[in-house]
Amino acid sequence: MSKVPKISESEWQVMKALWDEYPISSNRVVEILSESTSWNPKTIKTLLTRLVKKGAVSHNNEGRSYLYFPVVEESVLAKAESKSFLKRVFRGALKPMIATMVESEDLSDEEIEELKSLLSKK
Amino acid sequence: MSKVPKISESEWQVMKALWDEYPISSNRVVEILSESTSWNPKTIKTLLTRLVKKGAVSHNNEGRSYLYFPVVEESVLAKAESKSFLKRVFRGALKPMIATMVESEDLSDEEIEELKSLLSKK
DNA sequence: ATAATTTTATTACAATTGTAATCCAATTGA
DNA sequence: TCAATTGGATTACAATTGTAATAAAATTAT
Repeated sequence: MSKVPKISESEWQVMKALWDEYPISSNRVVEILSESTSWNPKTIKTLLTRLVKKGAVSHNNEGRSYLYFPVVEESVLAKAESKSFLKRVFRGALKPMIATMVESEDLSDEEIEELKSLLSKK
Repeated sequence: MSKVPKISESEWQVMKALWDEYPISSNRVVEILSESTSWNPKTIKTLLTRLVKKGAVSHNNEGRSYLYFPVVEESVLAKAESKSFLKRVFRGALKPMIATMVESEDLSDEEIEELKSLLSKK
């Protein structure tokens, strides 16, 4: 397995935009992120460039402006992050982690049922 | 609620040592962390100092060398980290997060049962 | 064909982090 | 008592991150 790139907080937000919609122009990314952030367009371009350098994003070279697209899948990155988070914060122990989560994120009855059936299927 | 300090990766390892055993001397922290890291004692001292500055750790001022102790509880920090992790990586959606976790961390039958009963109690 | 505009590329700069080294004051050993 | 040691404080220094500004190249408008 090829190494999963380390993605910073801000970069994650950019990645989400690309996962939701690609190929995508930098302007469109700016448009999307202006809803959730107050970043300068220049900042967003910088983040895109960094993601390209990290190998998380690529673009096709047609002409003047690029169309960007994710190279790593959301699920792959999410899995890697989950692993390191679990280790760092909960010393690798899943149960306390899930306990904390269900504790603080209060859930509806349906959601609880869904989670239980999800576990049953394991 | 007083602001929870942001703790870096390395600092987390130091915090764990303190949560496990405190009040604790810096030398003892060095001793403990030498099992899991190859950090220079100076590095560990730096991390302790930074944690003090961040308000995550304190020490009593008796004489020449200090005894350090955590000021923030592990559960408080874990909760804060969980929240931000969930938002950043899973867009706040608990179900996919748990699905990913139980998927990749394969669990024993007992653990699955425990998790289910944990959910039932909610 | 130039000037203006737009996109990309290069450079910037402070804060945080990883990882120590050096300086200094207190303690201890000779 | 004086030198050596040790623990803490201060300083260091490169990489990463947040957050852009500026320069350069390409496209478009006049």
